[in-house]
Amino acid sequence: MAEPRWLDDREMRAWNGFLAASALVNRRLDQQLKDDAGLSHPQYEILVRLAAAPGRELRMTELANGLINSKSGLTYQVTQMEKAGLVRRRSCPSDVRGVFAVLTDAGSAKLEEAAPGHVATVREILVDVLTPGQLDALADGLGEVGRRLRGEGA
Amino acid sequence: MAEPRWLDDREMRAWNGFLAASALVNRRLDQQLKDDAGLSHPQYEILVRLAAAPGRELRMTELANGLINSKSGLTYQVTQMEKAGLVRRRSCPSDVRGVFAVLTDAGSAKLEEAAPGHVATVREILVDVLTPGQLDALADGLGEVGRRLRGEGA
DNA sequence: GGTCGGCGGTTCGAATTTGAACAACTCCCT
DNA sequence: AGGGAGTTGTTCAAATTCGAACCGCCGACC
Repeated sequence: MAEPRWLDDREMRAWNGFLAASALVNRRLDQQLKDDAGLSHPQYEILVRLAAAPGRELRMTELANGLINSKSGLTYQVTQMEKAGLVRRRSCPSDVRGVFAVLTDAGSAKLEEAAPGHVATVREILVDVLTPGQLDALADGLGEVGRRLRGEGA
Repeated sequence: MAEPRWLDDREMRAWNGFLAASALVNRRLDQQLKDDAGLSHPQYEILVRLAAAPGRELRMTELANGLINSKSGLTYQVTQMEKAGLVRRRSCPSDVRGVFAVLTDAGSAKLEEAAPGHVATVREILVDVLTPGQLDALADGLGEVGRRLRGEGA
């Protein structure tokens, strides 16, 4: 692989823009959530997923696959959140190994408390900055990117 | 802030797509660089910036502002890279406080070694997945997002 | 000239992340 | 039944991250 096709100008701008926005948006989001509700971004994501799940509970593996982080990272976060009373662990009846993470009422309340500020921030830093066309391009293009990265492992 | 404007379907797809792609792309990139060249993504970024800088050196602050991470994070990474011989510190003649990070020949060689594989991965997971129109939308839209997040502090 | 505010980098401690190793268990196949 | 491969979630050590506190120094202002 001596000389690959380097990125041309358009590709470079897109790549750099993506990289920078990715880092900056994530940092800002973390900051806002922590200040506003005392949640880390991963924790917020967990709350959202659980709230949307049937029975407000999900298997650990499903949560981990959702996106978040590695399995061990999830174990850590759920432990933290359990200490804070936001979730509860429940072992799976049909599979002794399995563990459900269950959203508690306190967790649900915390989410409702944090959501408005979070959404406002998301609008402010990203959604309201983009044109409808750009939103569609993000959804389609990055959706496909995500799908591929999920699909094939390595 | 009782009821903000929630995200509609289009906005939600764009936001989720961005979030997922952001996490997945970064993870994949880190992995590839580490396996391929023994570099972390932050370290690669530092090499790139230094290589592009006049005299192949930059002030610590300029590097930190570039994007990467917090000031302390940069100190850490530069220390690691100095141990590995990829960069060198040089104190600024006109300002005793100032420190330049200078790219060494070994650092330059390491970058040339890592770049082809990196670019290939960037193409594979993102650039070649998108249409030209989507590339422009990323560049324009996310470019503006980044600019705003840099411009105004909080 | 003296001094006060701010900048540039590092150091510190705490929190978080990751991959690898591990233990327990399910499922399938013979 | 019995064995083996693949899953599930946790534990572990190591690496990395961040923000806050800190030190020394530049520069402007009185």
